[in-house]
Amino acid sequence: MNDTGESAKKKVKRPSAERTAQRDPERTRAAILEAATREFAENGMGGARVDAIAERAGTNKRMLYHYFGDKEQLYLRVLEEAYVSIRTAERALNISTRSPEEGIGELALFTWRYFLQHPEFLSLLGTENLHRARWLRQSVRLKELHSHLIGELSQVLEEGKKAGVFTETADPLHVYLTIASLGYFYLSNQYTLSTIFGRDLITPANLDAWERHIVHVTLSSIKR
Amino acid sequence: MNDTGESAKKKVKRPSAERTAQRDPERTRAAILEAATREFAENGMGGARVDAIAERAGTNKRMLYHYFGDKEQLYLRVLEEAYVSIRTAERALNISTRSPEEGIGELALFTWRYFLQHPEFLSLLGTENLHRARWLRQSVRLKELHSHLIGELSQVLEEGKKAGVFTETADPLHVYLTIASLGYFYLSNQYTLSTIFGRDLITPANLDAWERHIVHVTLSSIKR
DNA sequence: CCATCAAGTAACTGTTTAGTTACCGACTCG
DNA sequence: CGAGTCGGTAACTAAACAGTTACTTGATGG
Repeated sequence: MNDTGESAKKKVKRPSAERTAQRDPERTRAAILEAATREFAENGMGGARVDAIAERAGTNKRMLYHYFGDKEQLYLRVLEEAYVSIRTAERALNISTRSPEEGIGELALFTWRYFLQHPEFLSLLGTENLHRARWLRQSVRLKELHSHLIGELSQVLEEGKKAGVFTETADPLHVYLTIASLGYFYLSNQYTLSTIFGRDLITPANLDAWERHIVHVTLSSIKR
Repeated sequence: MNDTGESAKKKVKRPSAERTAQRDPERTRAAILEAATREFAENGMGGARVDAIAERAGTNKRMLYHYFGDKEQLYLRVLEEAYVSIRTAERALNISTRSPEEGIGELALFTWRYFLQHPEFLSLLGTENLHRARWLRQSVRLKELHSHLIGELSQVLEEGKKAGVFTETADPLHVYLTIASLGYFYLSNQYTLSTIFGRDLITPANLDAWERHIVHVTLSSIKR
């Protein structure tokens, strides 16, 4: 979409490093992206304010439009970055190197803990779904990222079926959706749930219990 | 649109029949509430437009402010109404009158189908959670509504434990959250999921498969 | 040493928005 | 019958908003 840094690398970084501390395109760009992630996560696409993003990033609107075009393109960039982050971390798990049962358990644990540590990712997903994936659908970078996940998961399930520990009906997409469902709903809906049930779901004890519950449910649904 | 100086409307004012057709406070009120439900569900709290609600309801802003105070109070009213609707329908199930296993299965089926038929409810939950239940927390009508659900569910689980079909560790809140998670995530995130996995999740065949999956997962996690 | 160009600032613009005011017409009841 | 009330309309206002323009600063290369 835009080729950043092309002009910057042309000139040799000859002069003193402290002089460039005043102007730092890379840093400004990164600051805008991070500020935008927080603003969009907290307020949604409709509620996010361009002025607020600029202020949070310690810069101003002119720079934001300079680097990202407009609000919508900035939002898409934020969303793409969020997906790339989780899929990259997930890939590093290498679930197919363990025993099938351990592999699935590891994936469930990883997913839960990632969701727990990245509430902004859940928020962005919620916002994007409110708008029926209007912006995500325009993204070109994302399909490949996800076919890998399903492929590896499928491999683990097949292995488990051959070893006789998993049922023949276990489906990779269903298994992933089960894991993601249980983590996503508990966290993203914690506020209304805590309110209506009059119980704080986010205490360490409750979080720990739900973590064990996710692993238990996921495995008991596919074990022979 | 503007029919000033019309002679017809002046002479036709027979008290009983024609009277309520011109002015109908109940109907206007209900129309605003329904229009607001759709507008808030489609655009969130930040994205919803008061003008759009008034237009959808076939009235104008003055009436909206007259009946509901302001945008925030209208939103809270919409949210409360949505909760009352699902809990009322749920209560009519009377899950404790069946066998424990059937009771849980019925609750799972009901929840899934209700979510499927009321996407606006899921949307409103998403919006409210984005704002950390800011408005729902101010509601006074909602606690009792939900203690009943947990109470009845608890009763069914106890019965199942005594009969030896459910494990001793089965917890009513966990069971409900499991059912709700699996339904909520699949539907509310259908747009991003369909996009990233390149598969339409909302075909009749896929919906049917997921319905069976929910019942299967819920029961297999608590059966002895 | 100055022409140039990119990084960055701040004030501005046209539009949209929530909320208000002024008003209308019909019905009610003292 | 006429003052007041109620359901309803439309035009208005002040603020907020996304996006733009005119400008400053400072480094660099000829």
